[in-house]
Amino acid sequence: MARQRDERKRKQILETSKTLFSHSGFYNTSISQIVKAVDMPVGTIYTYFRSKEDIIKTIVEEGWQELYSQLEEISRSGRADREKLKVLIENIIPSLLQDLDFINILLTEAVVFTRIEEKIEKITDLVFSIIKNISSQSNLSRKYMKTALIVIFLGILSSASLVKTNTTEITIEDIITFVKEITESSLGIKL
Amino acid sequence: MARQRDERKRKQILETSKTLFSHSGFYNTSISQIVKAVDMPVGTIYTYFRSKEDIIKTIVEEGWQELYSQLEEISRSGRADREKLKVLIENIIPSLLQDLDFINILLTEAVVFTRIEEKIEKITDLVFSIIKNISSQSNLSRKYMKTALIVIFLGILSSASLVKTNTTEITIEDIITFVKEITESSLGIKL
Amino acid sequence: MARQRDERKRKQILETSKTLFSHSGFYNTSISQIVKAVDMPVGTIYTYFRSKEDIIKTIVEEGWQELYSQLEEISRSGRADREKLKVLIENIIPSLLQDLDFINILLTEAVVFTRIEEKIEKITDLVFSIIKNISSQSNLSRKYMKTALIVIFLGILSSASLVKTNTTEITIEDIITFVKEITESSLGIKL
Amino acid sequence: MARQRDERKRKQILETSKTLFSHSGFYNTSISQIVKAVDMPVGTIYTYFRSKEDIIKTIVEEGWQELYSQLEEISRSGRADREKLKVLIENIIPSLLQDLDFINILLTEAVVFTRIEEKIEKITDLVFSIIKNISSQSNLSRKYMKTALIVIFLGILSSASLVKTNTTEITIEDIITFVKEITESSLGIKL
DNA sequence: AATGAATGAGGCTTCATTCAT
DNA sequence: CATGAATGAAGCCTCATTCAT
Repeated sequence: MARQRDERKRKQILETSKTLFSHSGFYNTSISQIVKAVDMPVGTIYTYFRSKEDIIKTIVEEGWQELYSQLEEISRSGRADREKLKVLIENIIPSLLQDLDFINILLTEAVVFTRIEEKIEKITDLVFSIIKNISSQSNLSRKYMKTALIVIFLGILSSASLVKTNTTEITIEDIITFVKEITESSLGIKL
Repeated sequence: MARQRDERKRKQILETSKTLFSHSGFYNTSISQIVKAVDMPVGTIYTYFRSKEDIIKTIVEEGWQELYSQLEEISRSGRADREKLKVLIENIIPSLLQDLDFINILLTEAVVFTRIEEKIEKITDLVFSIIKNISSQSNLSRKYMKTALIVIFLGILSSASLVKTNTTEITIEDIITFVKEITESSLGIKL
Repeated sequence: MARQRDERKRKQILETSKTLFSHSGFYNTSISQIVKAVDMPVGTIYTYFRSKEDIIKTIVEEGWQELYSQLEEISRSGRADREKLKVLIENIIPSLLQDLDFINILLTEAVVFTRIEEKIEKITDLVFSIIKNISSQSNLSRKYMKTALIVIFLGILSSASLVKTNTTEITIEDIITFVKEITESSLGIKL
Repeated sequence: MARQRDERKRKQILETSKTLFSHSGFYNTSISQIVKAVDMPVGTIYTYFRSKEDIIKTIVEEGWQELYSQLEEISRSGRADREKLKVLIENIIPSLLQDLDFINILLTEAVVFTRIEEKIEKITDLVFSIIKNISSQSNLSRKYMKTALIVIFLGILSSASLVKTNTTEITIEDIITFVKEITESSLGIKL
């Protein structure tokens, strides 16, 4: 019936499910496992969410919303583009890369349930609007820049997701450093 | 003599499953769907594969093997590093990006079934060994280059997978162009 | 409150399965047959038992428990040993031989699923502790008596199981008479 | 098609299956396991036996035949009854108890496939015909003696089968000793 | 309202036996 | 004849969701 009674419980279900989905995958995580983990009766879950699918969709949607609203806020702020870019790279992205469970779900499970292409498109457009006037080198075509943005954005997410496994020698910090440097060298600026 | 193992059947199961897995996801594709698609009796599937999981593992493993052996061949060839890089970007990567179903499975479903981190690590090391002596700018640290390789490699794959949906304005060609240019500008060379 | 666990259903599944297992054997009795016989949906079976194997294990375990607790009660009672023996032969064994389905399962199917050796050992020890001080003839060695107990106990069960088929001319009563007489003559007493 | 080509192979299939059936049970032993154990192609098995069931039936039938023919031979021999009994207890039974796999199958798996009741009946009758005139105590009724025979015969088999697990302190020798003594004391003779 | 037993379609896999080669 | 790939009915069990209590 999806009434939002206790917001604390709702968040707990969401957080716990996120961890479980990220670790074992959506289909390998049963409602009964979630129920056990949050220590609530099955019925209660269905008081907050219409279905299991609704849970993962909500995780993705709310996680995405949070990221997007941060971006929008910066974008709409009166700051200089270069300043916006700095915040994006030094604050927003690092904060995003903190939530590896979310990224993991976004990249793997969410594909089936949400139209991430649209989300990526939307976010890329926003960043593009910040970037496009900064470049000192006007020889970069729009197409090239958009491609660069998408490849690098998705690359960052995937790499971060990979880092989680601790198999690679690189770290989240390395990734952020890379983003900063590639941005600076591509745009010919210094942040 | 009894009937011989039919390699054609095996390949057909693999190809058909790849498509289905890529489109609907591993868990949303039932054995009975595969069976219907390949028009074989259920039992036959199980004479070629031990389990449903074995099918997806084989898809990933063999697909990866193909990619990796191409890379190794180039790597081992006596050509100049710059020449190798050219082949990588102009032949191997484009050919890899042709098989979007494979990439899609690799990025989403395979995570649960195979240790892709190791694969990425291995492939990145191989490319790194080609790249490391090319750069005219020795100021690029090893860490930076490895990070760059991982981010961009994964970025390419994810973007290509996204392109499949036809929602974005960019194309596979744009991605390849981007790779070429970023490589050239990063290493300060012209391929 | 949701529905309460229905002990009646549990017992019904157990009883019905016992009959079916005894008649056709464990592997020749399918879950769907049980389901049909108890007229419940499949799922219900699995809310009461973890698996088909769990059902037969429970049948054996609970049946055994019942027998064993009767024995223990007598054993612990303050009565004279000869009195205990009388109860054993005139009440407990006849009551045990009443449940031929249970005996049949115990002797045939249960071997694979439970450690009956341990059960037999345990029960024999208990009976031995009652018997050992009764005998007027101390020339019976401990080893001999234990062997006698095991052979005769298992013999009774197997014979009873055989009687079920109505092929033999002997009956359950004959078996009980035999037990009584052999006991009396072996121990040199009159019950 | 069950042609008996190579008797050696046939025996090998029978022996191997007997071991496997005894250890894991009939239904937990697949034809493919037998095939692996005897290192023959599946088809070959079906050259010697019509079906899996045919294998177990043959094991029981031939094993039983062997036992029965020994008994018949003794029975038909011109020896004195007491002499016959001696051979039965000192030779035939010990030899029977040697083949625990056979006994195990007889008691558990065979129940479903063969009419062991008839076999037990038949064998008991034969032994009874030897015994009936020996007894110095004519107070033993026919019913009593038949019951005793059945209970003790089945008890011996079951106990022997139990001994296989090495959990009990008694041994095959103890069982044989017991049989001898109980026979002697029941019939009031000395073998 | 809160609970968790009940539901049953549908999933994956096995395996004795056949029969094309 | 010898072989072992092919077959497909049937087995066991899961699990998201509902709804009686």
